[in-house]
Amino acid sequence: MATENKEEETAVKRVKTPETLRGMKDILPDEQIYWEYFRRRAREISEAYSFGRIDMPILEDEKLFVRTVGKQTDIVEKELYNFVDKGESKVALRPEATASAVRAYINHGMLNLPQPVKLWYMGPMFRYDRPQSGRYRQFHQYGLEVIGGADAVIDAQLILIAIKLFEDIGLKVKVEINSIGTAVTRQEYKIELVAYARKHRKELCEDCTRRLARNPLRLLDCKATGCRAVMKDAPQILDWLDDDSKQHFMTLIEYLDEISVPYVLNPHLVRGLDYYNRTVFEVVPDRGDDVELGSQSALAAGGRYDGLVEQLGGREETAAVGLAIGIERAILEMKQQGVEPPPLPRPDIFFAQIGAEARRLALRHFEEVRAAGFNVVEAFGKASLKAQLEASNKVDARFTIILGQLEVQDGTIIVRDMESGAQETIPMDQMLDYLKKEMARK
RNA sequence: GCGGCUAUGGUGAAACGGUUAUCACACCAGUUUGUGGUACUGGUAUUACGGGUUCGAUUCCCGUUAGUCGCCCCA
Repeated sequence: MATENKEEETAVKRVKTPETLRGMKDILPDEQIYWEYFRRRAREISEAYSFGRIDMPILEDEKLFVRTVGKQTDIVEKELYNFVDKGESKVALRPEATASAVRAYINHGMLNLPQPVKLWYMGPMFRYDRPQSGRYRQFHQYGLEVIGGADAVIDAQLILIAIKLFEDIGLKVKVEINSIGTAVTRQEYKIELVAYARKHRKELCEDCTRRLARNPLRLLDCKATGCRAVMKDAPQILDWLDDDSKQHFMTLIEYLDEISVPYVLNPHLVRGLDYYNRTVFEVVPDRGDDVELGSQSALAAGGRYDGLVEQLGGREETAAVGLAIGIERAILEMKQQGVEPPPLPRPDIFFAQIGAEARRLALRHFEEVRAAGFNVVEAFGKASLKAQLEASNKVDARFTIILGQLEVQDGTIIVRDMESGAQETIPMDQMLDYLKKEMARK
């Protein structure tokens, strides 16, 4: 019978194990210590600043993103993870969460809550682009949104929170800020910028020639030396701001100075989503001034989106500002900068058993030990004591409880000190007292 | 979407047209059936997938897929 099965197995075509989809990743237990560290710190700081947690659906109506992020943007045009569902609806996996948060704000009448409404979220986002370092098709963002407040003090505090969180997880970062004004002034500026760049067309790189028509603001942060030289004397967006935006930006800077946030003014900083206005900012790693950072270097980004609520059908003139942190990138940078997340606590006790009877009892007594507050582990699936002591040693337990046939008969257990190797037989009913005493002694 | 590099057990590597694909670590089982951190024994791979060249391919060629790096773009 057994040989028959074996033959059958080899004869049948070998099952091919499915792989994860492109750009998708399993986050394994070893990796989770970084994730847990980030999650914990993020949750703590969110609560400390009175943000309320919100979880939005991962799947939304495609329109939500097309209308807010912008039809022309790459995020929508080529990276949207969209499909038609069984009910013939055009849906999309969310590429970011701000649009969903604003939708939720409107849907649930949050305008009736004390303003501004402060929300935080954490979860997977999806962009269908080509994976590379620090970029996946499914990635995770932690984000904050403050909806219903226009004052620059909110922008300042949000930037402060971002910096604090990065500090909390041990990262050295710097913040770059800029203001991109309103849609109207930005349009005027674009025209001016394109006019200027046209005059220097021959000096621009190939990409920038293309950008000229498609996405002229991107000319500003091109890394090609020729373009850089041209852009040095280009008109600056700050000079095109309307008076209110200018005032807002200056106030923001005053606040940042007040709380000693070390920011860098970057007049070339722009954002890739249409809904942004006024304040925009980016958090990048600080690895010393002369280190050239790669293009996937932004750990977090954010800005004001004063028109978005109205655009999605909410009340007029509901100002808002938000930020998002790329968790994979933050973790990547933690490794880069050598940040060690706190290790898992060392187990106090390993519970070993020998024999069927002992195993039954062990299963029950394990619960007693655990309920008493000890960090206790087991390997009930293993039979030999040797294998269990090996396992105990591997997890670095301080004591091993040994329960065998003999002990079951006598109503005792053995407690072995894993460092000295000394062991003592004690009555079962004194187990917890003995363990407490021993643990306290160490 | 475009270009470079890569693809051998769970992990990291070796072999390189030619007999049972080598090693280390990890994992599992065991070394007279109840004692770990050491030693020993054994087990664990149709060399990513598909095609081609060849008497013969893990090794050469092409394609696909995936990873990786850069570009575009973005967190």
